[in-house]
Amino acid sequence: MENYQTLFQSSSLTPPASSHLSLLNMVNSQAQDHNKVNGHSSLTANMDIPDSGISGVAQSGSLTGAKTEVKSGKNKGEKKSRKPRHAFQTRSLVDILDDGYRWRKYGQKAVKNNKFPRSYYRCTYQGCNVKKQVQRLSKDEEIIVTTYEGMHSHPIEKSTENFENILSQMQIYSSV
DNA sequence: CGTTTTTGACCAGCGC
DNA sequence: GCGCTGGTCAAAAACG
Repeated sequence: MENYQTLFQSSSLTPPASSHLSLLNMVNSQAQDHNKVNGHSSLTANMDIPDSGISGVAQSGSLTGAKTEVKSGKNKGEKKSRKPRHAFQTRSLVDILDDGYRWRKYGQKAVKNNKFPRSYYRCTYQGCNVKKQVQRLSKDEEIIVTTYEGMHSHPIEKSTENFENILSQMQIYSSV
């Protein structure tokens, strides 16, 4: 496969946004406290599954297997167990948005609204079943919608030194 | 050799 | 009841 964040500085694609990396860290630590993340950078936008921006992508209801505790279907507006999903709209030409964790692709499906297929990733850490799906809008191929589900409860595999490097890159892009 | 990617099929839920 | 969309699993191949 390709390299990781190393690509960021290697490739001269001039990605406008790479702060995504830091966002993930915050999410990992604070999970639901995504409010502060918002004020971090204007390049990335986080929200709780809005069905207005995404074309029926992250709707509500049947995303994961939740077959055991399936809702009766009667209550459409209120659900007993809500899935903590965070959709990040990242503006980048490359879909290699590595947050420092190891992801294993377990599926790929094409969406009707978009001509681009959606990729499903899963954290390879034992016990950490964090799921993530990446989708790019056919309207704007530079827009990458990454939806994260669950939270990481384990340290990052990558070294802090590496992360520092990432931060450096982030600052550079943030400056623009 | 181990791990991950890839592609197809299968299953579940919802709509009609 | 059937069909559709969406999601996940599984087996094989590719890659390091």
